[in-house]
Order: sequence, then structure tokens, then C-alpha cells
Amino acid sequence: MSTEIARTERQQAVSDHRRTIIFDAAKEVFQEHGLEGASMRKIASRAGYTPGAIYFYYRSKEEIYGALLAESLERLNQAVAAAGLQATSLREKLIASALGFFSFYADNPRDLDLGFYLFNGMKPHGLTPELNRRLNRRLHDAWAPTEVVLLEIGASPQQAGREITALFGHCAGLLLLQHTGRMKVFKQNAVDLFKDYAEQLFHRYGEHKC
Amino acid sequence: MSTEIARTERQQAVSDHRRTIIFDAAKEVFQEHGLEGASMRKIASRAGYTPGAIYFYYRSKEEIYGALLAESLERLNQAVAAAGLQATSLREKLIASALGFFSFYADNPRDLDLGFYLFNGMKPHGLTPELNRRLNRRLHDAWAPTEVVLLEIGASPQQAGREITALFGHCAGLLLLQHTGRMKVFKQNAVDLFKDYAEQLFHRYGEHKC
Amino acid sequence: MSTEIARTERQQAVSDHRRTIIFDAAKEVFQEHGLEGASMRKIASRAGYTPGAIYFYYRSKEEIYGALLAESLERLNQAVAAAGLQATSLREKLIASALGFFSFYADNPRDLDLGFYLFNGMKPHGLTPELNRRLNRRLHDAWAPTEVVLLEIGASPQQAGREITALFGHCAGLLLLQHTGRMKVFKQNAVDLFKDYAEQLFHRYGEHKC
Amino acid sequence: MSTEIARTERQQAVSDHRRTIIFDAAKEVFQEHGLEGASMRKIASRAGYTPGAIYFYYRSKEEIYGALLAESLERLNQAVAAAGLQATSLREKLIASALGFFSFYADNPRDLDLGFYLFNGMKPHGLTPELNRRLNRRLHDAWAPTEVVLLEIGASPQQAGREITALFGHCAGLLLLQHTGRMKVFKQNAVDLFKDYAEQLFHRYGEHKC
DNA sequence: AATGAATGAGCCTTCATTCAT
DNA sequence: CATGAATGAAGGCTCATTCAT
Repeated sequence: MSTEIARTERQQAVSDHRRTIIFDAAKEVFQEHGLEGASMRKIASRAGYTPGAIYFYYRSKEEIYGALLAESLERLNQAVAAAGLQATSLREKLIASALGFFSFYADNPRDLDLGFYLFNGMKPHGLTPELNRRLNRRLHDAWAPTEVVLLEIGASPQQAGREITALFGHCAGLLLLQHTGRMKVFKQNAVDLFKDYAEQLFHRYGEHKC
Repeated sequence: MSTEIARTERQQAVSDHRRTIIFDAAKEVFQEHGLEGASMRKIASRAGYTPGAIYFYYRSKEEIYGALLAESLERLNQAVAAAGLQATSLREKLIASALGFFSFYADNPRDLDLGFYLFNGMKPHGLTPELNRRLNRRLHDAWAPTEVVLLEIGASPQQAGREITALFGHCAGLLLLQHTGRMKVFKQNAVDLFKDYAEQLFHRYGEHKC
Repeated sequence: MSTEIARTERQQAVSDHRRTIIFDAAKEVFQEHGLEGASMRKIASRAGYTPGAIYFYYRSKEEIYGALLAESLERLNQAVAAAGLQATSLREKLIASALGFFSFYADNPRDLDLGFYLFNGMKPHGLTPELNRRLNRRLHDAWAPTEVVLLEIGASPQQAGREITALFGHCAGLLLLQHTGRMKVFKQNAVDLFKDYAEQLFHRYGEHKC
Repeated sequence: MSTEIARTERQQAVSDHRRTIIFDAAKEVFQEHGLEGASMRKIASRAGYTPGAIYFYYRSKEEIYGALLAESLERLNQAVAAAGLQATSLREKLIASALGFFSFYADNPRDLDLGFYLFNGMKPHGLTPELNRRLNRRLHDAWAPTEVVLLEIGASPQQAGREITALFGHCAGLLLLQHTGRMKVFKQNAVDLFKDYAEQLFHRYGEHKC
């Protein structure tokens, strides 16, 4: 009996592994060609498969994108969590966790493409409402460490929610400007600007105001 | 000889006119179908031409996008200029001109797509370095009215440049979040957040600090 | 030895049962999606199997169609037999049994598709000559009740065979016209026309001729 | 000026010729592989074209089928008209024109497939309602010569319409039985049966009844 | 200047079937 | 007996672009 279970487990493991192979292939192809240039054919061929075989593991192209995005968001959350670890003061914590978010996308521009893919309109049929909710939740989660600090330095829940959104916006905007080469045009540095914003944010709550 | 020149001029005028016809067609098609859905066929057909004819006026699809973007930026500059007209105080001027930028893209999401098209990778040969420079200059110009106010309320040129970039980033980020539906997820309002940011910006320079 | 035989029998019974399960699934899928829309995947999935499993019970998709057609012909024969039961006079019997045939297909258009599938070319290897013979026999059987009445009202065997074939042809043609929407175009009613034909047929044999 | 017109005409002629080439290729492919087996790729390749080129001449596969069917119906009408030419008596005329219809399809079974393609459901999008009407009209037209005779031998318009429909049904049914090999099974001859039916039809109107 | 014609590569997806395990 | 995996061919169609005329 244990043998049978073991076999089942091994089969499952093998299956998962192959799904991973396709996933990795998709990731690579996407890294190289971008979302528009990543075709099922290319993904299949990169994974060593026939086009049709892909559909055994993923129902559609959109489902692959969903998986890619989900994994990207997990990495994001890890990066954010790791960023805040060594900070000691609340000020450092706030800046570090926010910078964790910023840096993740600054260092991985393709993840930025992925995260804002809806920008060009992912078909609703590809991204189920449930998955969509889950992805949005994980994106939100990535700001949780920052939000916690905001509350700790005296922001009300309403204020915190507002500030986090503004912070996210600021972050996204600077990333976008950098990603599209506008930062050079404006002769500024995205990271510095973002740090400034975070610093100001801290001071708005973290110290006595006049 | 003057006859020849005259003929040349007339021909040039005719040619320009026809280029405009195609341009207008492209604009309409793009408004209706978006960037992905706008094909050379549709544009040609809308302009009353066959697909091949387009290539006498535009070298490629990318070049059309470049022209579209250029025109979009002109409209942007007009919108920003108009926005600041009725403001009397410096505070009102700052907020109005910044809000002019924001609202232009909030109200015309297709122009936002266009502006961020590079995001998904316009082919390099479509946007010549020279055109690219020109477009970036016009984008920069749209922030000039706001920058002027910043200088008037006491910001140094360096500070003004920095703040404008940060403001642009904030603006772009909020627009992006709104455009991709994230604003609803975070239960916030983009315009309000942007106004807040502009207000804070004014207060950082516009009043005595403690 | 008897043990072995018993086991074999039981195995056979189990096998038959599972074949039935697949058959029923095929029938359902075919009813819902039609011949074109019925794929092996759908059939397998409906039966609770993987596609490969089907091939232990049916050699090919065509073989399933053969089985489907066979069962359809059984239902046809039952319908025809039932139709003639309450008729008392020979005239009523003739009309009722012929109408039984007609109505079966008029009421079950999917069976008509099945019966005329060869029309679009069933692969030869799907329908073995032996099965083909059997199916044709059952089709012929469905006209037997009608043929009996013809003989009873005085038709010679040769005449009866001829008339039955003509009747079958008339029936098939009217069904076809109805099924393809031609009846509306010609502004006629298929059932009425068929009844007329049957009535005329009766009168050709059932009464004194001048 | 006449030169320009001539050039336009020649171009049109050339274009028509190429459309014809594709049409002929489609006809051939369809003859060889049937409707299901005739793919755009095969048609294109047979015509010496790339798949995409076809769409310059026909909007879709369904449009090609429409053209094929239209042409088939024209040939049908010609065949029917030709069939009645040498007949002298009304009886001969009736039988000849009806037999013209029958024989056309008996001799060209692929045209039968085409004519009853709706049997398997041509997508409504492929066959515009207007074309559908036209095709049905042409099909109806093919029975006009027969209908005329019916009226001449004393049938009322209502009777004629009814009889024509029944005749069409009889014809279609016998063709179907023959096409699917049932005629052999029933050991009868389709043409003879059809002639019998036509003869009876004539006698029902063409002579005094007792 | 413009057309009409054509290319060729590409798109995502579905299918019946096979076969090692 | 059944699975899970994979094949390979095919499906209709769209696209930006080119080029002879």
C-alpha cells in the first residue's frame, strides 16, 4: 500500500516537475521576448515539447500568464519581507520595506511588465475572478509591512490606507518613468526620489508637527 | 524655375494633406480599437486607401504611433496651459497646472496607452533618436507651468527639477493604478490623492517651515 | 477450471458494463454537441475515464458511432412496432407504421444525423462489412410492419419491396428537406405530405381500381 | 481615356481570372476530399497560393462554400432546362424535367453533399441571409419547369406547390438512399422508382380519373 | 502616388490516437 | 485495465510589409 502511495506521490512529483519545466520555459521566453512576443510555440519549443503538449499542463496562454504573475508576486513578497529584517528603528523599517518593493521592480523590469499587464487588457476569461482576487491580495500583502510601521508611528487606519496607496502610486510612477527612460531625460535618480518620499512620509507621522 | 518650385510646393501641400488624412484615420482607429486592435489594414481602409499606400506617408506602423504620440503631447500641453489660466493665487496655479496634466490622462486613457506604449516595447527603428528627443522635450514642457510656480514660491532650480520629476512620477503612478483597476482594490480615489500631493508640495515651499 | 470460467464471465460482465458506461457517455455527449462537436476527450471525460481508456472498449471513434447507430436503429424498430399497435383497420395500420418511422426521425433529429452520417463519409474501417450488413438489416426491419400490410392488401412481394423502398425514399427526402429548413422555403408541411403519400399508397392497392 | 478604361477592365478581368483559379482549386479539392476534408491550406496550395492570399478573394471558408453552392445550383438549373428541351408531349416534359433534376445529383454526388451541407449546419455567419435567400430561390427555380407542366395539365397553384415539394422530397430521398448505398440493400433501382413516381404524378392530373 | 496582389510567418488551440508504465 | 503523457498534424485566420505595375 505504501508502495502505491509512493508511486502516486512520485508520479505527482514528476508531473509537477514537468509543469515546472514548462513554467520555467515560459519565464525564459517571456524574459527574452516580452509578453507580446511570448508565443505558445516558443514556450513549448523551449520546454522541449510540442505545442499541443502545453495544454496538458496549462489550459491556455492566459493561465500561464496568471501563473507567471502569481510567482512574481510571491518573489515580491519575499523581497519585501527580507528587506525589512535588518532594520532596527521604525524609520529604517519604513524606508527599508518600501524600498524593498521599489527595488524588486527596479531590478526586475520584466516583473513590472507582468504586474501591469492588465494595462493592455488581459482577457477576463483568462484570469478567473478568484485568481484575480488572489493576485490583488498578494500585491496588497507586499505593502503590509510598510503599513504596519505607519500604524506604529501613529497613523490611523484610514490614514495608513491612504498613505500606502499614495506610496504605491509614487513607487509605480517612478518605476514607470525609469523603465521608459524618462528618468534620464529629467536628469534625476529614481531611487533617491523614492527615498525622499519615504522619508517625508515618515516625518509626517513620526515626529511632532509644528 | 519659379513655376517648378511652385509646383513642388503645391505637391508638398497635397502630400501633407494626405498624410493628415491618414493620420486622422489612424487616430480614429486607435481610439476605437486600442493599440493592439489598430491594424494597418483598418487604418488604410478608414483613410480610403489600400494598405500599401500608407507606406508612402509613414515608413512603418511604429512611425504612425510616433506621430500619434507627438500629437497627443501637443494636446497635453494645451490642456495643461488652459488649466492654469483662471488660477489667481500661486497655490491655485500650482495645483491647477499639475491637475491639468493629471486630468488630461485620466480623461483620455487612450493617450495614456500611447504615452506608455514604450512600456511594452516600441521597436527602436520606429522612434528615431531625434523624434524621441523631441517627444521627451514636449513631455517635459507640459510640466513647465508647474515648474514656474515652484520657482516663484521659492524653490531653487535644482529643487524644482527634483520636485517636478517626483510630481510626474506620482501622477503617472496614480494614473497607472487607476487605469489598471488597482484604485478600486485599494479603495482610494486617485484625484484626491493627487490633490493631496500637490497641496503638500505647495506647503513645503509656499509657507514658512518650523 | 469452472472457477476460471466463472472469473472470466464475471470479468466479461464487468467489461460489458464499463463499455456500456462509455456508450452512454457517448450518447449524451453526442446528443448535446452533435456529431462534429463530440470528441473522444469529451466522451471519455463524461464517462469518468481518460481518453486512452476508451480505446480498450472501442477501437476508434468510428466504432463508437457504429454502436450509437446500432442502438438508434433498435429504438427505431421499437418506435415503429409501438406505432402500429392500436391500429385496427389495414389502412390505419399502414399509415401508422409508416408514420412511426417518419415521426421517430422527425422527433429525434440527432438520430437522423447519425443515420445519415455515412452521407458525409464514415471511414470504411469504422464500419465493418459485417456490422454494416447488420445495421442495414435492422433498418430494413423497421419497414417490415409496413411491408406486411402491403402484402395483406394485395401487393405482390416484388411490388411490396418496390413500394417500401419508394416509401422509405419519400420519408427520407421529406425528413431531409425539413431538417435543412427547405420545408419552410417551400411553404409546405412535411407530415401532411407524408400522410398523403401513405394514403395514396394504400389506395393503389387497398381498393378496386378502375 | 479609352486606354484607362481598358486597363481597368483588363485588371478586373485578371482579378476575376485569379478568383476563378481559386474557385476551381476549391472545387477540385472539394471533389477529392469532401467538404470536411477541404481546408483553406489545401485550396490555397492547389491554386498555387499562400493560405493568406485566399482571403484576398474570399472572405472566409464559408464564402467559398457559398460560391461553390451557387455555381452548383446554376449548373443544376441548366441541366434541368436542357433536359426538357426535346420533350414533345406534356407527359414527356414532366418526366424529363423532373428526371433532369434527379440525374444531375445522381451523376454529381458531390453536388448533393454541397446542396445539403446545411444538413451539418453551415455557420450563419458564413452564409448571409441574402445569399441564403438567393440560393434557395435558385433551388426552387430548378423545379419551375416541372411546375409549369403541372399547371398545364390542370393542377391548381396550391396543388402544384404541394406536388412539387413532394416530388422534391421523393427525389432527394431516393438520391440519399442511393448515395448511402441503401438502394443496393433494398435491391431496387433509384431511377426506375423515380420515373414511376413521376409517371404516377402525371396520371393523377393528366388523365380523367374514375 | 497608389493599387492590387502576394508573401510568409505567425497566432492559439483542438483533435484522434499511441504507448510506456 | 487504465493512466498520464505526448505526438504531430491540422484547423481558420491575421498581420505588417513589399513590390510590380
